[in-house]
Amino acid sequence: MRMRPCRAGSSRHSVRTGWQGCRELKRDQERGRDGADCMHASRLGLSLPLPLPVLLRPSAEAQSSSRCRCSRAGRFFRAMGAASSSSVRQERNWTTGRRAGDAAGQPAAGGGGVSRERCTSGHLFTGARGRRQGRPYKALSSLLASMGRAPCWEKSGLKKGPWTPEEDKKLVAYIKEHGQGNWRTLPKNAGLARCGKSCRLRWTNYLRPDIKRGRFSFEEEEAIIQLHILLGNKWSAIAARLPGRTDNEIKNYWNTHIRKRLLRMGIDPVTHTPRWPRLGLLDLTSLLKPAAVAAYYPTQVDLDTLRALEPLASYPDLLRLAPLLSGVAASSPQQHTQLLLPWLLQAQMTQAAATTMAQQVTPQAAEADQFLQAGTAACQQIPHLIHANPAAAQQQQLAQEPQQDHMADACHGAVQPSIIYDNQLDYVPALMQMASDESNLQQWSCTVSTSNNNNYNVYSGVSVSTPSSSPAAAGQINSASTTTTTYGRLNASSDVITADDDDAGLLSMHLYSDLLDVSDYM
DNA sequence: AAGTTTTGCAACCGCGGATCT
DNA sequence: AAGATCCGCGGTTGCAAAACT
Repeated sequence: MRMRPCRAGSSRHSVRTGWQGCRELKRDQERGRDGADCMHASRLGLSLPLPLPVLLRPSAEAQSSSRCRCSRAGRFFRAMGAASSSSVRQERNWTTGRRAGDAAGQPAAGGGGVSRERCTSGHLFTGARGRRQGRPYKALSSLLASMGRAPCWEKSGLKKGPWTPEEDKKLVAYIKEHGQGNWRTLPKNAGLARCGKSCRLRWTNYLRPDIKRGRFSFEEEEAIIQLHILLGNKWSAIAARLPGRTDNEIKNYWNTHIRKRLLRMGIDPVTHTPRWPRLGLLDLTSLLKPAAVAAYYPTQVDLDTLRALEPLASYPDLLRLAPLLSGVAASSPQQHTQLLLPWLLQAQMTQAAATTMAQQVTPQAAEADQFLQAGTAACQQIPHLIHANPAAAQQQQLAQEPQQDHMADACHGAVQPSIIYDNQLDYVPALMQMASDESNLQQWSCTVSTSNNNNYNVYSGVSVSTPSSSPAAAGQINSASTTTTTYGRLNASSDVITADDDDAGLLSMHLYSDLLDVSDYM
């Protein structure tokens, strides 16, 4: 079914007008681009049941995009809030390259934007290779025409859009016989009514015989994340290290799967560092109005996790160990436990928020007070959750180590949640002991491994090690033997975590400075 | 059942380095 | 030396299936 623009008067659309967070969208509305922006509105998540400004802060990268900020922000937002249900359901027929249900004989949907094939001498207009972004298409076209040379996209007979099987056959047959050669002359020689660029893209991204089709394996996914840490958005460089995968495929997979997952885990996919403050705001909302945002925390397991961790909210020492706990959480095999730290921080933030709200006269005051009391009561029960003997905890951890050799299996949910919860809590006293030992300046590491031989885990990017411990010991704690490239230092005597990476060291500061600063979102 | 929204991705855009003329 | 062209890259977006209401 083709997506239709939503009507301006629809109930969902009316939600959009109530949202104040996207000035770009509002501006475009005023310009009369309403119909075209309905899709943008949906991508902004404006039909979501919680049009709260605090939920809708466009990402920095979205703001930086001059072409379609709304679109990017919308996709970003969706990634923050909603699970990719269809990504699981949507299977692809990799033999034909079509998605299930595609019209018979037609290639998968594609298209791209408005027909604006680049004029190869485009830098004539703004000097050598100047940016022409945003230049009106018509002006460019007429200018080119007046210069006596039409851009290739205006040449008669040149086709754009999805490739047909016949075109594919022609292209493959030609390249098999003659090789790639000059892409500019290839389509003419091959009898294709396409520009060379289009042929090159089709061949490179789809028709090349060495392209591997099918879902990305767990190992590939891990490799992509590792390589992204090292290389950033250098998709071609990443693709060069993943045989059979194209840069375009990796890029798409990153944007549609991995990126979303990292965001849900509270990890910035650009910097690979925690993004706690924003997550905290989201979670705070979920606590105050749990029914309304149930969609964001879809499983009962997650809610149970939250309940289990609420009592930790009044233990600031635990929060100071956040980077360490993060590593511990990341070592657990199931995704929801990778959210341990956000939950923990959320509990802390929620309590702080409740305190703040209780001091104000707001509609939520009673609600906040109620939660505060509940949290306080729960905190009184915390001692039984924490082992008194760190050694015992470590022994238990060692006993459980074999489980942690199965990262791939675990990723598919093979481990019982109860085990995971126990693990997380068992780590706490050992970590506190480490922090309280004034004789040590413990090192913790943000882990980036480039070796495929390592059983690494990058989601939290943190592992734990002590000066006396072997790498294997660190692996026991974190379930992953790791190599270390970035170091921070935990200074227990001063009760402050300092880190070479500011993200870790400033964590607690961010927690409180950003927690209730809603103005930034308006 | 029909309309709307979400989602994945193939294909497009346009920049800029490399090479050619 | 300078302009034209080729090519590869990262970013963007329209299409259509699937999901949702």
